[in-house]
Amino acid sequence: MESTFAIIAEPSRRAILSLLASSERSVGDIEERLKLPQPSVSKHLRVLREAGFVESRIDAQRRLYRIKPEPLMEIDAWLAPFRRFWSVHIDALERHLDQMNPVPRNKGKKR
Amino acid sequence: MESTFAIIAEPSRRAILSLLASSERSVGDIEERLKLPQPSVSKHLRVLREAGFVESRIDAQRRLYRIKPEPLMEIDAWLAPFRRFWSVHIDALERHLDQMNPVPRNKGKKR
DNA sequence: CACGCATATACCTTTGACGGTATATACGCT
DNA sequence: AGCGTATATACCGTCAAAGGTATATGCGTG
Repeated sequence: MESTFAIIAEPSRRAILSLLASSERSVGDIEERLKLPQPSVSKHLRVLREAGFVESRIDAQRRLYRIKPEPLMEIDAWLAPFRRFWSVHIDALERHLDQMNPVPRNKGKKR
Repeated sequence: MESTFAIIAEPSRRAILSLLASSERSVGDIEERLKLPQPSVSKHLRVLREAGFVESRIDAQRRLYRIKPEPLMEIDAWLAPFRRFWSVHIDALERHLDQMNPVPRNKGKKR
């Protein structure tokens, strides 16, 4: 499980993260809300913990999990260069500039 | 290849997107810059195109690929609920509030 | 129309993530 | 100590994504 991005490719893991976005939760709590088998929840939480997305604190038999934001911030940062596409304004400008200054045709002189 | 998130789990695909962030590029261009085998580039581009991350335009024998922002916007939107963790300020406040109003201990009455 | 370049696709193999089931560990309470 | 609850881990089978190689398609040019 290499990258940060691979971690959130899993739908159940995203669901868990979204749940934890609102508040700290126990494993059983997550299990119940997401209707997932308990071992599945534990395994996903392990992956999330090892990747730094969550941390747990012990409360008697229960473990309460909460968000650790760093990896999500990393994803947010990766998105930065693309944000200029968000606005239709800038998007339109972009297309226009591309037409003004097209990629030079490679006439097969290389390779 | 279900979700948007699974698409960008692949490092080469992220690299391709990052390349395209700066400008439209041909397959050969991408191949050269990323030192990837050509079929690999074509395959990744296919996945990206089918998922709506890029679109291509024909220029003689070449295909020029460019970013289509929608799926990336979707990811950006998914991140929204987590942004409140970004600032240390709000983060510290959050931890404080959690301590003030802890998750009620489930005393085993259910399940 | 034949050749070369640019790109796409087909096919095969490998690998590792995921789900399921069973079991282990840890803790609290009586 | 013994039982029930809460969570973690081990083990196993499956399946699909990714890489590699070979080949097909499309286009422009001499």
